[in-house]
Amino acid sequence: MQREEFFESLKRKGYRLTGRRKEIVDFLLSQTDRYITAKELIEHLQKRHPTLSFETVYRNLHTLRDEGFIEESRFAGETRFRIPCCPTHHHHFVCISCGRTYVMDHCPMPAVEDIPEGFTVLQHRFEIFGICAGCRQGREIPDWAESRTPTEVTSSTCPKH
Amino acid sequence: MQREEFFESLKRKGYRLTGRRKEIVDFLLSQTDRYITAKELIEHLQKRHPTLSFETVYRNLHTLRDEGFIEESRFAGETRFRIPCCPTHHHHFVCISCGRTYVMDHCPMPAVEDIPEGFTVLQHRFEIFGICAGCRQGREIPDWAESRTPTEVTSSTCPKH
DNA sequence: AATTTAATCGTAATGATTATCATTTAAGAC
DNA sequence: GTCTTAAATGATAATCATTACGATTAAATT
Ligand SMILES: [Mn+2]
Ligand SMILES: [Mn+2]
Ligand SMILES: [Zn+2]
Ligand SMILES: [Zn+2]
Repeated sequence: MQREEFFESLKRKGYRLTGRRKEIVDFLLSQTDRYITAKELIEHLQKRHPTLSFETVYRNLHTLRDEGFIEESRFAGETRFRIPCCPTHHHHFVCISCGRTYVMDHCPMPAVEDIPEGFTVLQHRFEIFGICAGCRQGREIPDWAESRTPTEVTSSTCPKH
Repeated sequence: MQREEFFESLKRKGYRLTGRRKEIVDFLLSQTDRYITAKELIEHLQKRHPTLSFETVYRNLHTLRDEGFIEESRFAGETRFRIPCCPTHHHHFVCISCGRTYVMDHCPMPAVEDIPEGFTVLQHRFEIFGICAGCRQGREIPDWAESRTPTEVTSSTCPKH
């Protein structure tokens, strides 16, 4: 979604186009290929506008999220946000070092068959975490990634419940 | 994994079998069909042992997680833990109301083909969130679930990046 | 039983997020 | 362009989950 239609859409929903809001959206729009933290956003904008408050950033992020403009993901111990690179439903490869995302050509939902009796599906989450080519050189894999990597086992003997 | 082999395994890794540790593991083993929060765990155990500290619970949860005994997931604004219902790699349907999980007979990884050049895969996350049959009667769907449900779109026009 | 040191407790600190409320300002009416 | 009003903001404090610290307790080993 481009800048102008983004603002139009916000206005149609009754939100005001404030200076802060536009700055926040502009920065998000300049970073649609990666997840950023609220802290990153604040630190970036405070360079130009030292009085920008945390509260304003959080309020705007949540407004945008609740209106469906923002995706949220949590990894490496922090909640991260981004405006989707495109409105189409899709999933990502996520670099846990830089937060950069790569669009994936696969959604697992059509292949899922064993939905439990009476279970109402609301949403799903599919992300593949790793280290991107750029981050391979130089940076180390963070500790948390090693320890939380699930052990991959192939045989299946679980009594469903 | 049963209680005794669990304790054996901890001992082999050099951990002591303290009273607190056993109580924590026992409660987790009694709840392998759902995710619980640290708070739930503490509140349950403090009924019998009022001096149990947060620090002990968090330390134990992280020890268990780092040794690969515990799964972690975050939804509805809280981090949750559980001992896997079975050692086999698998994914879940998760009820966002009660935290109860249902084993899924599908892992999307084999179908993923477009891993970006140079990207090292470390882990993946696939969860289907919803409301279980039991929770359908009586409870409401939490606000956050409505607002964060991604819009499902079927056509694909995203310029990969 | 004595020794060793991991584990625990109580408490304080941290870090992210949320709440309050006085003040500012965008948007629409005149 | 000025006026009106309610949304948005900023400064500050509060809350919540999680982590850190140092003194004490208690598993495990001898
Ligand atoms: Mn999907
Ligand atoms: Mn899998
Ligand atoms: Zn990267
Ligand atoms: Zn449920």
